[in-house]
Amino acid sequence: MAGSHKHHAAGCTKCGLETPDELLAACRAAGLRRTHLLESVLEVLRTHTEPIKIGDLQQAKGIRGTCDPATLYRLLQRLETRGVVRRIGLHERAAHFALRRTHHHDYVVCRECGDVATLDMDCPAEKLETEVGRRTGFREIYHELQFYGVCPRCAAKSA
Amino acid sequence: MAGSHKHHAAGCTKCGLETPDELLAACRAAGLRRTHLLESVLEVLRTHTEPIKIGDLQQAKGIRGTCDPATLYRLLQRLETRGVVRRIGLHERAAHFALRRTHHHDYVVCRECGDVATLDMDCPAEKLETEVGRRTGFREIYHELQFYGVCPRCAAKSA
DNA sequence: TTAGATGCAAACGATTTGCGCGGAA
DNA sequence: TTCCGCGCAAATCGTTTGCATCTAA
Repeated sequence: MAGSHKHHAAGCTKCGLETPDELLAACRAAGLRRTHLLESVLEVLRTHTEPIKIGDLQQAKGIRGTCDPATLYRLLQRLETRGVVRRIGLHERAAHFALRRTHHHDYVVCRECGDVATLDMDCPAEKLETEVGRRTGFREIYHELQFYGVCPRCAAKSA
Repeated sequence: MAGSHKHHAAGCTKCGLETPDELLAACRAAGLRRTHLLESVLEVLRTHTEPIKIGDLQQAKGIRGTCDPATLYRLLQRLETRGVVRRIGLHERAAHFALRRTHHHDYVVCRECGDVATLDMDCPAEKLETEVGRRTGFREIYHELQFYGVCPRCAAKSA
C-alpha cells in the first residue's frame, strides 16, 4: 500500500513548471503571509509531479522540524481556497493535494499499491464542462477524472 | 453539507434498471447468502439514481431495525469485490456507493450543499481506458469522472 | 501594533477489527 | 451441522477545532 515511494522527475511535456517566485507571488497577492512553511510546502508541491498526501508532506524533505498536521491542513485549505492547489480524492483515506498547474491533469491510480501516475494527454472532459453546465444548471464547473487499475509492478507480483 | 434530501425518481434513459431478482441472482452466483439486509440494501440502491452514503443507507426506508455501520461496510465491501456495486469518492468524508448499472455513469456534485446529480450523457473517458493502459502499462482499467460546481439552488441563495 | 500563522491537545466522524452469536445452506 | 453474516464494542486514523503563543507586515 502506502504512497510516496517514487518521485517522477519528469513533468508534463506541455506544462511549464511554475517558478518558486511565481508561486510565492501568487500567494502574496492572495493575501497570504510569506512563511517558512508556506515556502517549503510550495517547493515540495512544485517538484512533485504527482499529488501528495498530507502525511507524506509532513515527512517530505525540506519541511523543517515539527510539522503539525493541523497546521498543514489549514495551510492547504487556505491554498485551495485561493486557487493555488487543488484537493484530489483518490480512493484513499487521505486526500491528495497538487499544485494547480498551468493546465489540467488527470491521474492513473493503482488499486493495489496506491501508486499514482500523472497522465500527459488531452483531457476529453474539459470541453464537456460547459455542456454539463447547460444541462444541469450548475455554475463554475470543473472536473476530476481518474483512472484506476493495476500497475505493471503489482501485476507482475500477482503472476 | 447534508446529503440525501432528494430522490430522483427518473433514471438514466439508456440504463435498463435491474430487477431485484436479477440482482439477487448475481449475488447468489457470487457466493453471497440471501440475507434480509442484502435484499434491503440492494433494493435501496436499485431505486436510487444517485450514489448513497453508508450513513444515509442506515436510515433508508426498507432497512429494518438496527443497522450496524460495521455490518453495512462489510456488506458493501463484499458487494464491491463481487462487482455488484462501485464505491465512489465525491470529495466528502464518507464514500458513496452505487449499483454497477448496465453502463457507466458520471456525476455532478454541488460543492455547497453536496447534492449529487447523475449525468445522462456519453462519457468521453470510456474510450480512453485502453489508451491509458497502453501508455502506462496499467491493467484492468476503469475510470471515474466527476464534475463539481454550484447547483442552481445554492447559486440562487448566494445571490 | 495587529491580524494572520503555528503548535499542541482534544474532539470528531468515517472506517476497520475482534469476537461471540444466530441464521442460511 | 457448518460457515457466513450480524450486532456490539473498541481501536484506527484522517480531519477539524479551540486556544495560547508567535510573528510577518
